Amino acid sequence: MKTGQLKGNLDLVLLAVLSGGPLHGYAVIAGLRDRSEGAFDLPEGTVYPALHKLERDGLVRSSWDDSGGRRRRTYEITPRGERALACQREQWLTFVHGVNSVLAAVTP
Amino acid sequence: MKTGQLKGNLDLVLLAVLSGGPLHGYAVIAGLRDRSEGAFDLPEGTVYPALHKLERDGLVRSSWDDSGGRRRRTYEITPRGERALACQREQWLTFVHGVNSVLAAVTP
DNA sequence: CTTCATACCTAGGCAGTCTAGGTATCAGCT
DNA sequence: AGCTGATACCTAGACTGCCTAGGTATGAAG
Repeated sequence: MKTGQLKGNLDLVLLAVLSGGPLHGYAVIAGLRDRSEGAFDLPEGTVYPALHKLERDGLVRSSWDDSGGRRRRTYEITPRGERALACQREQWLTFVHGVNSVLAAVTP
Repeated sequence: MKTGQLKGNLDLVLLAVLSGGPLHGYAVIAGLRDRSEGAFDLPEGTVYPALHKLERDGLVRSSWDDSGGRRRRTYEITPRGERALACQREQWLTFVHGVNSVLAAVTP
């Protein structure tokens, strides 16, 4: 890295985006770009495998929608995913606090 | 991760600790543990190679101190390191802002 | 004189992300 | 009708950053 843009917080932001309601994969990427004000523009090769892993872990579930010719896979956060999100959010806040504490002594 | 505790911000926190004044390697680890309020307790196998890389990149310089029988290597941040610190600090703040924006919509 | 803390080091492994390639549909342009 | 770009999905393998696990050696404390 630059451990990639997300530095180990990919699951957190994906779950956060999905907590706003079900989205298909491509829309997750767009949603993340919008909600981060352009800061996070992730390649598909990052997001799709991550979503698959979240599904394997039971944090999201997906369903295929083939109506309209173009196939889409819609992802939805599970109750387990909601709990994981809350937990990872706490860890994120702790982490930020830790780094900021270290940075606090740096000449402002 | 948990790609380790530092999620790609190891250089940043090391430079931050060293910006407070020269320290030898082991003291860097202790300083980081203290200043992060215990949040970051890094193994030596993480810190030493990272310090070596920072030196290769010219962001810190080191000097050996063999007085007293026990050899110590003291690290000091360079002007280039100070600039890198300022830059990485900005990037850190941007990153935090990005994640927080994404998290903002999550049920508080 | 053994044990623990200090103090340094490296090789190799593991995990998370990205690169680079692939398929297919649909809208707009010429 | 054919081309181009956006949409929409996918995977294998590379890259990179941190950690594990091992090593050496000194000094202080019991």
